[in-house]
Amino acid sequence: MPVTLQDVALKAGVSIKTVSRVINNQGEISEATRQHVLVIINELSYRPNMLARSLLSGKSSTIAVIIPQITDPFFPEVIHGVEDVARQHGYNVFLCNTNDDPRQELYYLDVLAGKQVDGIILCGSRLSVEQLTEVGKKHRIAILTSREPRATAVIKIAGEAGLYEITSYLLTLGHQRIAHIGWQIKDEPDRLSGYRNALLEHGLVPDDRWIKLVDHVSIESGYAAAQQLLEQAPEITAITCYNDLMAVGALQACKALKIRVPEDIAIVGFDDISLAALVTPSLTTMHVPRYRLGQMTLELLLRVIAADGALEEHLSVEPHLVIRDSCGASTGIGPGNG
Amino acid sequence: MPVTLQDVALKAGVSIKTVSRVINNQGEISEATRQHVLVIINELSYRPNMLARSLLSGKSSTIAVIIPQITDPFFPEVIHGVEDVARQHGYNVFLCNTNDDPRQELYYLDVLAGKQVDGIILCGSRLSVEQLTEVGKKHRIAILTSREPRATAVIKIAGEAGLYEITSYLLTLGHQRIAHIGWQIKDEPDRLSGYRNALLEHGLVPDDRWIKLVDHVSIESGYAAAQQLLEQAPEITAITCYNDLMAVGALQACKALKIRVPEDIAIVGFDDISLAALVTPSLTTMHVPRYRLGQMTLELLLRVIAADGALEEHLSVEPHLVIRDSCGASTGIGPGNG
DNA sequence: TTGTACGCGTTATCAT
DNA sequence: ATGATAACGCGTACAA
Repeated sequence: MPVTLQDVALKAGVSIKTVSRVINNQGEISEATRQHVLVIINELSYRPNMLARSLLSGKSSTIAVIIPQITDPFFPEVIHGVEDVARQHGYNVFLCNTNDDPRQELYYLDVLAGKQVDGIILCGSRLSVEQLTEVGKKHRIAILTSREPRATAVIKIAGEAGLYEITSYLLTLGHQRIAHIGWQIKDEPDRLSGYRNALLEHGLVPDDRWIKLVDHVSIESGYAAAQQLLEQAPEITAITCYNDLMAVGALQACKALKIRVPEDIAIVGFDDISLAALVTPSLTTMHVPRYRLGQMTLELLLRVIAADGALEEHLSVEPHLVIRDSCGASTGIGPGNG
Repeated sequence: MPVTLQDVALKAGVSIKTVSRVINNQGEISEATRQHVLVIINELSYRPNMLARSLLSGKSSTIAVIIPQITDPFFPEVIHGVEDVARQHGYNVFLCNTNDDPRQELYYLDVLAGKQVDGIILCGSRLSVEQLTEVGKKHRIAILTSREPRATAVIKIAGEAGLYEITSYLLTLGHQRIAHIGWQIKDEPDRLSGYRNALLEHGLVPDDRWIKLVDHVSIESGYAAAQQLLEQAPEITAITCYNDLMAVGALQACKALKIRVPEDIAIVGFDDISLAALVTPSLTTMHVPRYRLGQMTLELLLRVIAADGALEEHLSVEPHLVIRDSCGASTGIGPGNG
């Protein structure tokens, strides 16, 4: 069914190698035969079989992106950046969605090795730091994460600095009883630390009753956590969240409990997904350049590939504060002056 | 660098074929050598080279999904469905994002043929119906669309019926001067027709001044279109939109113009993306089962592959009405009784 | 039960 | 300037 070099050579009355030369326009060929072969190629609409080419060259011009959940709006934009740069460099990208399951991560890592991908981008991995470090040794890989695996190529989102900044911002507005809805995951005390440190530096002692950790990041889990928080600790005047999805959940919990935002309580998110600007009140949050992050991660992966996997590089990306309505600051409303 | 059958055979002191047999546990082998070979395989952590296997078999266990924009929240859920079913069947999926550019669609179609994918899913194509029909002949493909290409495997979202239903709903609520913000694309009068037909059946003549077509589907374009509409035809009491993104844009335009929704005007969307439930007021819209759609499309593609490309099948998926707050009906507010 | 030879479609080496 | 041949890693057909 598919047209091969053989077919073209036969029809053109030349050898396979001659056709091959035309395809890769290498070596000296008479212009006459070149043109002739080109005609036949078009007639038969021949396409080189990349599988055969890859088998020989050892390079598949294929990379893979492993993500936990494509429906989490954080990832499509990262993928967008990855894909754009990949196309520019002639790579195709396998999309691997793990549904938040670390076993599926390992499964895909295995499968992809067999598929001879040239490299792998691992985003938001649910593996432990030890596993990540191990994986980094076995595969050509670039990791986008908030953790700290060693001896690999990593781009880290500065979650600690981010939560430090946004918590400090709330303190500046006059808030004192600030809660945190975090993500219960091993080896990632990152954002929670930022929250804690900001409080400590202002002479406040973080109260464990004001911290709720959930094991799954979603609007629903944010809703549930906020609900419990608001019932068990009604004295709080602000909630910091692991990310925007949870913050939106918290926003809805407040709506359900008839608690006004920002008048009664301030809520902040993290990531600045487009949803953050669209909810009411719009969400004050830390902006993370996701498209750019995708580009950067692929560029890093290309360096890993070029270095034959022997590349150790740690980059950090700093988010920045985006002030909207959910803290009331932009309209002068807040516990200090409302 | 990578371990091959050869390497395993050598170290195990057997022939290549014996190792091959163990891998595919086919043929009769003595349990002793089987176990021995298995040990070596694990020691060397050998993985079969799928490229070589595919080259021989002519099947790559790889399919591709081509979409216009991964950041459009419609597509990630479709992909989610595709990916889940693909994994169950041992397929890997290439993600191809065309950035709304039909030329990139054709480019990818070309590249993927060379990559020897077993099949292609084409979502939201920007190609003309003629091109689509042509593409359907050349590739093993399943198309998810609102158009009507012929002689291929197609799943169609019933846009006409959808807009007919939602427009009828507005008419039931007492609206008479209903506008439409549509998508300017060749061969797709689909949703616009549904809107028109609903009006006609109720004895109303669609007014061209109440119809705005945009050439790019986004929140921004919906915003701009609604703005113009509200300035040029302030008499309208409701706006139907091509999809939720445009409806959200319209919602924001109203907010900016201090026009209350639903008190002053009703707005409806299409798709029921999760954003629809999160904006204020929440959006009345037509629900489209996107995850299921993804599953269905891959299942269809598997049939196309099984039929060696010679499959002509047309499926239609009907959306259903989801009533929320943007028409005021759920709270009894509307032009008829407000 | 196990091994040998060939072919998948391509590129590289070495002739001619 | 062009062509025969080997090799990439694997599975199939046939032999031993």
